[in-house]
Amino acid sequence: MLNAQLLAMLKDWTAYGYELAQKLEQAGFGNYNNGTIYRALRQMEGLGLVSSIWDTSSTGPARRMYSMTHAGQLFLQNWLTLLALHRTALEGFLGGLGAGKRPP
Amino acid sequence: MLNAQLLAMLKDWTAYGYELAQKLEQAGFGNYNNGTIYRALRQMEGLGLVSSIWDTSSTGPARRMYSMTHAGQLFLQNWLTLLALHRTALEGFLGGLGAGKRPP
DNA sequence: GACAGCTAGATGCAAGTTGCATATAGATGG
DNA sequence: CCATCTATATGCAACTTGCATCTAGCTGTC
Repeated sequence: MLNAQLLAMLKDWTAYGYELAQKLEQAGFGNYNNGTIYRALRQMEGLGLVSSIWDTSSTGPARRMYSMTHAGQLFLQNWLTLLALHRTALEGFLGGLGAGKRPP
Repeated sequence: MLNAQLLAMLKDWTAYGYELAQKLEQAGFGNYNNGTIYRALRQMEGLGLVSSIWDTSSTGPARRMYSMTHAGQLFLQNWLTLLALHRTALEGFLGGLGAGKRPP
């Protein structure tokens, strides 16, 4: 879920870890630890879902700016598909469309 | 996700691990290992989300029959709420409602 | 200019989850 | 008798996450 949330936030613009951590909270996504977010980003970079460069243009400590790759777009698409399937399957069971109800 | 899927299948009837493992595949839920499912069920029992009794009424090895508890119902409700929030937040970003677009 | 505090990223350790392989044991069929 | 199916369980490794802590640059205040 975290990966998908991070990728969603990187869809239309670049961002760095600290920024993403703050946006995650504001956007109503779960409450993640900073360490978790930094490591998730590095892991996704290892998988080729995002790429990063050091940004020293602004004041303060250097920022590792991330942008989504094509593989990242595919990953996000797959996640959305999986999520839809999960929802459909859940609702199928919860709506009683499961398979010939049997009393508990 | 697995916990929610298992609880959804236990909403209207009881079931045992082996049965749930088969239904998970049929229902289009993810492909989980048997060991994973057995341990998830035992863990949820420890949390009070499900309860189990040994069922020796049928032929073959004894079955551990699970049924959902009230706490389990609440957990499932919370999961559905969380899922809806996740979806909304994701779509917000993907639909461009993020926060004042900035080019990459 | 010294020092506290903010920004930004990283990591060690512990806990929890999952996959893979394997073990146990009852029942069934040839 | 033995292979196979059903049903549950567990040891080990890999990965993820939270918590705490560390490093380092920059800013504002006294």
